[in-house]
Amino acid sequence: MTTIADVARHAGVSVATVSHVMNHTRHVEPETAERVRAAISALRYSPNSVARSLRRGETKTIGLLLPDNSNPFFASVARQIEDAGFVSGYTVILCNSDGNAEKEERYLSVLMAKQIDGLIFAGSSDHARVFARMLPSVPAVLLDREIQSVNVDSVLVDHDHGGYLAGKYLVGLGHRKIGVIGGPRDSSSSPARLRGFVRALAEAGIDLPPSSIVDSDYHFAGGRLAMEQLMAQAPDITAVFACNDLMAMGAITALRSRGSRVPDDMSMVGFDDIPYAVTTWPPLTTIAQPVEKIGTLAVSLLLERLGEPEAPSRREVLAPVLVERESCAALR
Amino acid sequence: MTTIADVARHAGVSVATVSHVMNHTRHVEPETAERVRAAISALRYSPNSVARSLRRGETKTIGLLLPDNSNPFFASVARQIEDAGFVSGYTVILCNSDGNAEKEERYLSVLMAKQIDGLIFAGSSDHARVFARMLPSVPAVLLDREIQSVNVDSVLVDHDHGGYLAGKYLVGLGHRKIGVIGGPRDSSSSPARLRGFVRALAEAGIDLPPSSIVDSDYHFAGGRLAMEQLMAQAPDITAVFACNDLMAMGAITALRSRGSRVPDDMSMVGFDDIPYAVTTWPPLTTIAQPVEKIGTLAVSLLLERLGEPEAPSRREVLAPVLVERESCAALR
DNA sequence: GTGCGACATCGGCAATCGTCGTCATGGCCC
DNA sequence: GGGCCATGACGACGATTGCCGATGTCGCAC
Repeated sequence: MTTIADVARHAGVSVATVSHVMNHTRHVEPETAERVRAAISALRYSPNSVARSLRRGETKTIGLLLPDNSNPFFASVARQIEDAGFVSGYTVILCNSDGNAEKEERYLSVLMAKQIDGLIFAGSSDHARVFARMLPSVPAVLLDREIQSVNVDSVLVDHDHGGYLAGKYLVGLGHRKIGVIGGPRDSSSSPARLRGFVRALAEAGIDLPPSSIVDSDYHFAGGRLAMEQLMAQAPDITAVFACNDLMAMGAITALRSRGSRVPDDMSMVGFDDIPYAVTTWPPLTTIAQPVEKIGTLAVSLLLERLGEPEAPSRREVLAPVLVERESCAALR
Repeated sequence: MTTIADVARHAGVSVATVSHVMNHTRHVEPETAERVRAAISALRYSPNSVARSLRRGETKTIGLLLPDNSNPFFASVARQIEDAGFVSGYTVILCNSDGNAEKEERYLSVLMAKQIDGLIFAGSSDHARVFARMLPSVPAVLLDREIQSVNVDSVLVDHDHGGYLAGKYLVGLGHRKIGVIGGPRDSSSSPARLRGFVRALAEAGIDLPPSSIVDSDYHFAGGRLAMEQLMAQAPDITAVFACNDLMAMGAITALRSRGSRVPDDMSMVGFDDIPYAVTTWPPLTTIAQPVEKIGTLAVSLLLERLGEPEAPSRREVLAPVLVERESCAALR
């Protein structure tokens, strides 16, 4: 590996000068600078970021800790973050915790050891505890989570409002008997979505009996099973709100194999608007999370905090929006 | 930040001793070691990896450069790699190139500067040129690409064989008039898939006229368009081989909106076996790429090369396999 | 039993990795 | 001689590691 000293020797100057022409950090005689640049390209020199980081006390690296990058929602978020980070000169370390608190701690330890400049964290339900232990020695942005703490900003999605939109929409279509497929109770998102949904129904004077709600796990197969259970428990429903798209897709599959047609016999609303919501049949009407916004906003919050570490912590809440496609019909 | 010197002072020993107890790199009196460990935990000390990397000349970091981590195929591969790397103590830097050669070069530069220990690279069609410029100063593993070079191993998928499996299967079902939706001509995978497919048909004495082949772009919308074109050009086909799942899903949508039923009126075979192949209707019969294998194999090849940098370069080729679901039917 | 050298054990000093910022220096002009 | 300019020398940054010194142990010879 060629070092700055090699370049200096080759150009007949001191290492300080080489450093300064690279970083434009003090005036260097144009002619000398040119000689240095020539040496740099002749030797194909590229500064060693590790040494630079040690010296400068910053690594231009951000840690991204999320449950699973192969989940399409997080995949999109990760993509946005990576893109936004790169244009600002940051590089992303990817970590998958599976929502497991212990793994999260392990990852946090290595990220801290690697001296990341900032962290973007979509943690488990236990994230507060995990985080507290590591006492926020890094600037961090939480995705869809909150913690009362300094140095920690949040990007939140208004799940309650999303659920409300879904409820309002189905009610507007004339549905009165509506089922719900819920996500995990211990997630922060699912109960909020449900709450908003119930509120919209309540405003229209519609009750949601316990038998019309089946909890599941945010997965495709879980959605299929839940739908079957729902058909057994509440055979008269005409519409279903699934708390995410994957379960909605599973539910549609269950309906289809029962000979029930979507949207003719049953309307279906999902949540998330994953890319595959358009590739299923019928294309899924769903509540879209503002994925691109989440990623880019997280990065810009983080960068702003890096610039001003002592600023009061911020929480940005993003509004989901209804995307009308073809999985819902008016009650005839 | 607390440093090794703080720990040493706190434990009343030298920094060398602290280092040695941490790394078990020479014998230390148990009692002393205990004191050191106590100091470490009292001060919540964690060694600075940047300094360690500078000294040791290794960063325990691997670069992962791929076109797009939100593509479900790469998402899975990335997940596998991250997992496998982490258990061996490696951390993954994620880079998305969009298959753009210029971006690839930029990423490679920063990865090299960051002194990654190894690289896993799913590059553009131009990857050879890109790579040559960076002259392989890092051990690397190529995914689904090949380069004649030292220090570069490859994990390959036998696309030809996959196409062959698809052809054999459709022929076995009695189909004779078959259409193909191809991927980008300049990809390495699509032509190979097509080649194998044609060979299988040829073995059965079946010809594939140019009008039965429509090239597309590996995307959902592209598949839908291609299917429409195919129906116009070759109205008598009874089966379609789409060179990836996304296009197959698009094609099915196009068929459905024409009132054509899958698999009753048209059989459909995809390629990749993305997770959403099971969530569409009908569940897609497809040629599965061994995704988990790809990721873990890439990591283990890389780690082996790190252990033995001068070993001759290896190429591992993985066989895809037919996954029979419900999108194909025997010709009646 | 005593004295001495060989050897093992344990710990500290200081060099080193590559870069950057501070201080110092030499030359030049007024 | 004072001031300015361009550049050089050098010491961090934090951890690792080769080398050396101090201490202790043991065996052997007298």
